[in-house]
Amino acid sequence: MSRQSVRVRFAPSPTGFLHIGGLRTALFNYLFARRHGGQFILRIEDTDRTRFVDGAVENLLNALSWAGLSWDEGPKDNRIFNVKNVSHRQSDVYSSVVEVGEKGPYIQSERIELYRRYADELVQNGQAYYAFDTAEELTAMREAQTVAKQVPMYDRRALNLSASDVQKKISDGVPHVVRLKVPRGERIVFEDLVRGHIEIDTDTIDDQVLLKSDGFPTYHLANVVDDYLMGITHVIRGEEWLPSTPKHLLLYRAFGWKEPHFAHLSLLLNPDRSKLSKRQGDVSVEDYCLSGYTSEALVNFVALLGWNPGAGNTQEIFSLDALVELFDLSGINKAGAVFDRDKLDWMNGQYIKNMTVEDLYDCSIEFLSEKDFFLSASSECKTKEYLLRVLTLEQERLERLALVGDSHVFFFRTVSVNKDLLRWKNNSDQEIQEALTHMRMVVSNLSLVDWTREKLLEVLLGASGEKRGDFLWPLRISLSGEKKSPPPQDLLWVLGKEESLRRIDMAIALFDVEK
RNA sequence: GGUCCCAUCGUCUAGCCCGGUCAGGACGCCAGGUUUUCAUCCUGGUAACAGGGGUUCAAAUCCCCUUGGGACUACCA
Repeated sequence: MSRQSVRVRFAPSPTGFLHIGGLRTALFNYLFARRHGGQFILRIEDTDRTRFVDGAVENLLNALSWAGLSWDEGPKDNRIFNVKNVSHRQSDVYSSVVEVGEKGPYIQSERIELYRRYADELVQNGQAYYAFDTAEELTAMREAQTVAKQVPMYDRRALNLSASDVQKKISDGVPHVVRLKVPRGERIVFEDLVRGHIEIDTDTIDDQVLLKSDGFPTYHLANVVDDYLMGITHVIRGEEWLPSTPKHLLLYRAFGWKEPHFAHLSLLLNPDRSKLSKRQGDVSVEDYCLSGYTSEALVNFVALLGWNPGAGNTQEIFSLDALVELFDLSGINKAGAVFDRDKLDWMNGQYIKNMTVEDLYDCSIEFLSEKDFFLSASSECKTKEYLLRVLTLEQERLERLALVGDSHVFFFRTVSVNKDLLRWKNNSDQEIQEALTHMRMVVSNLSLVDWTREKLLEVLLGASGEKRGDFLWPLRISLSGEKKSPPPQDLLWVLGKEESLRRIDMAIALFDVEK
């Protein structure tokens, strides 16, 4: 990179929740900034008042924070952060939001005067013009063009208006927009950092509206003005912006501004290869958080969608810091990537397995606390000491935190044991009862010193000799009551001696002669 | 329809720029193994250069065409 410090931004629209594709865009910007020791800026593009969703900004900030992507400049939620050098906002729209940084405001709805000024400048220069067409007129125009098999495009009818007509309409208060006057017959050429050489003919570019009749700017104007004013050096954004990049380039040129570098990221896809969308699964970061994915796993997974560390590096698990170390735009793929839930589950499981039990306890306790069976569990099953033992076992089989407590057998004082389930192969009632009685004796002879997973296993194996299934199967069933459960030594370990013996006794009693 | 982008196992991908290793890894799936269930873990297996033309002694790699997929085509971003 040059001596000029890198400045990148993530510029979401507060129309809902943070989309998983947005997370990836934010991540790549973050990684690029950190890799090059530059700044990562967050800007809110809320110029469409009809699509504004209450609470969306706060949600966005939250999701980004959860993911661990810290930003240097932009709005922050003061309910979450204690940032120095922050100024409280006047606006009451974002009541809990404060801003950090010298180039603010970072919320576009608070910059509208700016955009108006720049739009006017373009009109004065003759590079943009006023248009007074109504929505109905424009629709009619497009329909006519479509019928005539022409490409729908603004026909510049407003350019036929005389200067005095324009003046009169404006002073009469006729609603109007400002449109960019796109030069004809030119080729716009640029080098995209991930796609390479791109050329587009200006004849295919419509006279884009820059300022809407409600006085708000469109994305195109606001984006370019802000990127320039905020000193953005690299625009890293989704591929959906590729076709409109020439418009943005035209804008930079019209203002006489140095243009930033562009890097267009491929899209995230549904399994059917269409653009990742709701309907085919979760798309908001919040959904994944609530389903029990760790932020580290989600970030790790998303980073590897359309990017790889290259050089034959087959590593798959990367911390955020490790990603920062390795990140390079040259490792970004041009083709779109399907979001594969199976691999995410696997990766999440890897992260869970590598946590300390204490950490697992901290981040899974709230998931567990919501479960009905846990709520109704006895108090001795809710002590941290007990839960830590349960989690030690669950950890190796857990793929998502929301699934914690699946072996809820641990939380019930009573297990209902099906007599037939206790039967290993074709063993007789008597054989089962004898096996259980034997195991009971073995367990009751154990001292507390021997109450470790390893020792318990050793003892059980020793006590069951050649015919392990005959002993271990009924023992396990009597302890868990379930066909599928952790191994007997682990059940014993978690349940404790007293509770274990109680359960074994209950099973043995099933075979007492009842006639 | 028009413009632009893209194309290696089912999925994520390495290899492509600087042509020459049985096209490598991971997820999934299948089989086997371990402390005879489930899970974990280990081992092995399955499976791809979209098609067609060139250029070349040699093409997944370079060029062209076709096909397929996607995005954009708003006073939404």
